[in-house]
Amino acid sequence: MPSHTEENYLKAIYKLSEAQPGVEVSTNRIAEVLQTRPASVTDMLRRLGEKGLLHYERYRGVSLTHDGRRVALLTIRKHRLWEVFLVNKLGFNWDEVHDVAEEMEHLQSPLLMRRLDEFLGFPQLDPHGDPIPAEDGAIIRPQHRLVSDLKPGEEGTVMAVKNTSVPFLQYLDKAGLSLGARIEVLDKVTFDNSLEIRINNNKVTLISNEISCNLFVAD
Amino acid sequence: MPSHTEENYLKAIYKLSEAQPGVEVSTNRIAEVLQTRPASVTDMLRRLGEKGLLHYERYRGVSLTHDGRRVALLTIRKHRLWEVFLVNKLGFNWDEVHDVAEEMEHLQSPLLMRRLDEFLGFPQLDPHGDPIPAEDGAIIRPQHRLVSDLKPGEEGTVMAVKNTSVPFLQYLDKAGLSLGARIEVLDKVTFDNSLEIRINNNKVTLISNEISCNLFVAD
DNA sequence: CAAAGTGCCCAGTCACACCGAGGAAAATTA
DNA sequence: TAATTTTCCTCGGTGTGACTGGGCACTTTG
Repeated sequence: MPSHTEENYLKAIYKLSEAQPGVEVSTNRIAEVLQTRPASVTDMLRRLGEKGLLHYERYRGVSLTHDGRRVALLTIRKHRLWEVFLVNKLGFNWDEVHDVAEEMEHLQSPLLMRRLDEFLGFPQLDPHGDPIPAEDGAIIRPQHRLVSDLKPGEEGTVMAVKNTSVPFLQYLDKAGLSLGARIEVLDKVTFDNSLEIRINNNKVTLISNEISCNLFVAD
Repeated sequence: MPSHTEENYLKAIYKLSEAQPGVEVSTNRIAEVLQTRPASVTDMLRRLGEKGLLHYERYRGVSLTHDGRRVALLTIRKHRLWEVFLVNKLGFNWDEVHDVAEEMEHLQSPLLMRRLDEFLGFPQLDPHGDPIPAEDGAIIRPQHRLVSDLKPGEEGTVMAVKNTSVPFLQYLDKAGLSLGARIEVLDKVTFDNSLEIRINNNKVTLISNEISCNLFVAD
């Protein structure tokens, strides 16, 4: 049984390695996202290495083993299934679920997750548009593009968000940019990379680069 | 925020003090139900005393403070609400839920519990017939009698179980003695206190004292 | 009042997670 | 390639939470 902290480390390492495939994950980077010191990270990496959950060679960065990857994906699976539950069944808003799911993802009952999955109708995506890994760790990599990569004239449907912070999600709600919204890029300001967009063939707004870098669309 | 272990101690102390009202709860008894050593209990009692969760005076036994009682009741509330969820929504059998709920009862989000309560339709009883405390700690003491206290000729409806162990619950399922079953006591064997009963105006069975001491009925 | 039973206290263990400092290794730059 | 910077490992140590055996203090009971 991995501890809560171990699950958090593995999840963070998995996400970092997905963000930059091929590149080994660095100690400092892990410390940064987990809000801790590099010395603590080294400590944990050694322990996770001894447990066979990751390949750890000093100064060489780190990569997950098959087992470590499995634990990380199962943790993500639990997190996202609980998010779906909170939003679809308990009526939470998508900006309220992260912290609660962060706690629920550490529950350790495979049977519970199987029954929950069934109860929710085997959802494929969580409320932020992220794919839910299967029980065996299979995960579908969605075909998304960042809004910041769109050129004027291009359009797409909002499919997912990269950032799940409360202020960001609340901004999207207020701007009418929830999942499913249709976006058309009208113009790009080269100075700060902000975009002028039309939302749902209707309102025209300006969104900053900060926003467009955290929003995914598909055709 | 109380730790998982603290919640477990408080819950155990609450249940012990309910079982024998008026009597102070003893260190040895707590050690027994929590499967630990008296020395560990003393240790924890001192800490819980310092936190103001119980009245702890050496050699004097222990009783919960208002705060301690509140934590205990909230923990029980969480446990029982999750049990209802598992049975009513996820399709668990009543003999499968205890261990899972034991883990879920330590989740710390009042908002979650409020929304769950609403989602479940504000249930008053858990799947074993035990009352669910309100958010403010109010709890209805059910008017039950033990089947072992019934005299020949008396009858009643099965309302709750005292014991929630897997073998006991499975036995009840097999015997047709689930909640709601109608029982009529036909005869009592004075030698071992076993009872001859008729179930749902139908089958006649013999149940041991061990069983009848763990089964509650009401008229 | 003495014996039996109960429970406290002490000192220590163990696991987990964290951390600062200093120096070793690697990467970068000159 | 040498010097500098950056990364990060190692070491020793901290703190917390929970548990424990053994000896002794207290309480209860006969």
